[in-house]
Amino acid sequence: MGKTPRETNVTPSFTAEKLRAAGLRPTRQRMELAGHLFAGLDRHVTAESLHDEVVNSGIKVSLATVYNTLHQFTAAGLLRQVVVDAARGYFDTNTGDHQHFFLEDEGMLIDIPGDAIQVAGVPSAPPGMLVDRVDVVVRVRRT
Amino acid sequence: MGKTPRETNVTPSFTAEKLRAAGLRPTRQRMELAGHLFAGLDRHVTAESLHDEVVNSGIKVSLATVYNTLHQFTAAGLLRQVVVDAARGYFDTNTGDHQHFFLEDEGMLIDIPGDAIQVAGVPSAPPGMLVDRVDVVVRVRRT
DNA sequence: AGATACTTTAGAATAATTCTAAAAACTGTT
DNA sequence: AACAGTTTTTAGAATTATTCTAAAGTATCT
Repeated sequence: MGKTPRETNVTPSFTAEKLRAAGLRPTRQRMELAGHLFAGLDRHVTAESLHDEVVNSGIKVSLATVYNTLHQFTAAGLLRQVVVDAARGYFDTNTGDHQHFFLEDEGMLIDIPGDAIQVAGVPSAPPGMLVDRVDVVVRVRRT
Repeated sequence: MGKTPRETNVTPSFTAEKLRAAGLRPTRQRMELAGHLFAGLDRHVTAESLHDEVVNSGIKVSLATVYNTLHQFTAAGLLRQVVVDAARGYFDTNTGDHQHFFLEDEGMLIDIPGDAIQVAGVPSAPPGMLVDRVDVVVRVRRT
């Protein structure tokens, strides 16, 4: 029973280490959530969507814990928050330099690699301010 | 008592015409809100901030009406919605091509002229989708 | 195992926004 | 100016996403 390289970094001990490295105790719920989030390809979740997914997979976790965990993971640099919709908060497992398509009809995000897109001509930040990040959102809709 | 050119387009009749052209009856509250929004330079408001401002200027308008009106103005192309903060919805009187600085500490927006900034390399939209808009948000914070 | 600090959780609390349905205000016509 | 018909406004209830609270549970260290 072979494992693809992708699945390699999803062993419990690896996940536990990842959490410890972030200063978080590897509790059952954090392990489960991390398992869902970091098991394979990069993904975008909302608190609700992740909660549903985890609960449907038979694990008992409260929504409050999902919120807590998403924020803790974000603070630890394991996730990144994406603001595209006034109604919902999205979290992205891809914390590297990249941008997004946002499918407005479905409330879905698709990554755009950071090296594909370039933003030129950004004026210097107002006095006393520094640029934290430049976000590009390409809003698309069904034809 | 001279008027600057800027104030010219703020006469009641002009505003009323603007509303009629948008298919909206020029009611007292819509006139007041439009007066505050389109009186001078471009601006960014939240429902709450505009409501406070109008109420403090002595006019009686409900928050629900401010929400209704902001949405109607947006649907009519008089305003544009800006999504930068998961917590609040912003509306911009500048409906032309431009982008934004977002001062995260103060929840404040500053326009970046559309011809100042260029976005290159946007991949083509996923099949069956078309690009609605490309939003750039330059998030800045106090040094 | 016990002590201690950290976590989880149910449920209450917030906050922004939307909904509802009844009262008020426009508009075009007499 | 009053009328009829439609559109608006509004107070307050309702919704939704998210956060808070305090009590119960769990991880870690000795």
